[in-house]
Amino acid sequence: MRPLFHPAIEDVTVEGILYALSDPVRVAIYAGIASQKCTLPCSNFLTVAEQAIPKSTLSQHFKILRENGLIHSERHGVEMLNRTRCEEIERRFPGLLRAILNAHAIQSKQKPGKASPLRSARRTAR
Amino acid sequence: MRPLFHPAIEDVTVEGILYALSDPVRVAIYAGIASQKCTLPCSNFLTVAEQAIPKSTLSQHFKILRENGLIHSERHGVEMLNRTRCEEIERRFPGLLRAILNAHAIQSKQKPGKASPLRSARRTAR
DNA sequence: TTCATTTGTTCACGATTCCTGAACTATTGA
DNA sequence: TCAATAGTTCAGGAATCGTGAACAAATGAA
Repeated sequence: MRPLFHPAIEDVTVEGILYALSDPVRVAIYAGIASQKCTLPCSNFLTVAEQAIPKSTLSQHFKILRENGLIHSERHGVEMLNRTRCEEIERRFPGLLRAILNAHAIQSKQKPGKASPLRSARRTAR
Repeated sequence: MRPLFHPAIEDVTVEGILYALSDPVRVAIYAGIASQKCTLPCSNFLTVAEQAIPKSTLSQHFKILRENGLIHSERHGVEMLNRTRCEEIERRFPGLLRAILNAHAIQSKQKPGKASPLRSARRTAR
């Protein structure tokens, strides 16, 4: 198992942050971690919005969040503990994460709680 | 040529906005339009960051910006005039676009002006 | 120690999406 | 009517995504 890669904060890009958070599963994961004061293991997100996520898929999502600088992951015993890098990102891009999470909160408040079908934004609606 | 689709503002999603702006070419286009008071034709962006963009590719980029609610396009004679929908989006997701454009300004200020190679965030660096 | 369990990663491959040259549409002006 | 201009649409190869299967690492029990 190769060591986990965490980019230096000055190598974190806006495109990377937006890309990582443009997926409904990943933004749910990120929001979940951000809302906690403590760290969370990956296994905490085996179901997201009432939908099961295969663990290999989950692992890839965490990798994308990690390699785009949004979270820090550290092995602790048998599990991986994840925390956000929000303070660093806030210093680099003030207000960015807050605006994104706030927009998400607005959107999920508007939608009927029935949980959106986790459709990727890449697939055009219509 | 089928009529252009513009989503209603209440159908615009955060995921869609983040996805559309997670591409370096698209965010450059959007920032270009947003920085002008007037509308701009697509052909204004046949080169972005000193790099030529094929016009079919450019057309797809505009389509993604349009169908995710970021811009409004209207035919005017032989060309397509584009303007941002920033006021509507600001009402729906306050502060979001400002934070993103601000973060981009910070990033491009930090980087040597040599122009980043327009690498998509999807491709892992390293 | 050895073995089973748990948690997550890596690999491989089919499905999806992206990029772009070629062909096409629509408008304008000569 | 014809040429030129500005974009769109289509098709196919390239790249990326999603996921089952196999693997790796740590723990605890026997």
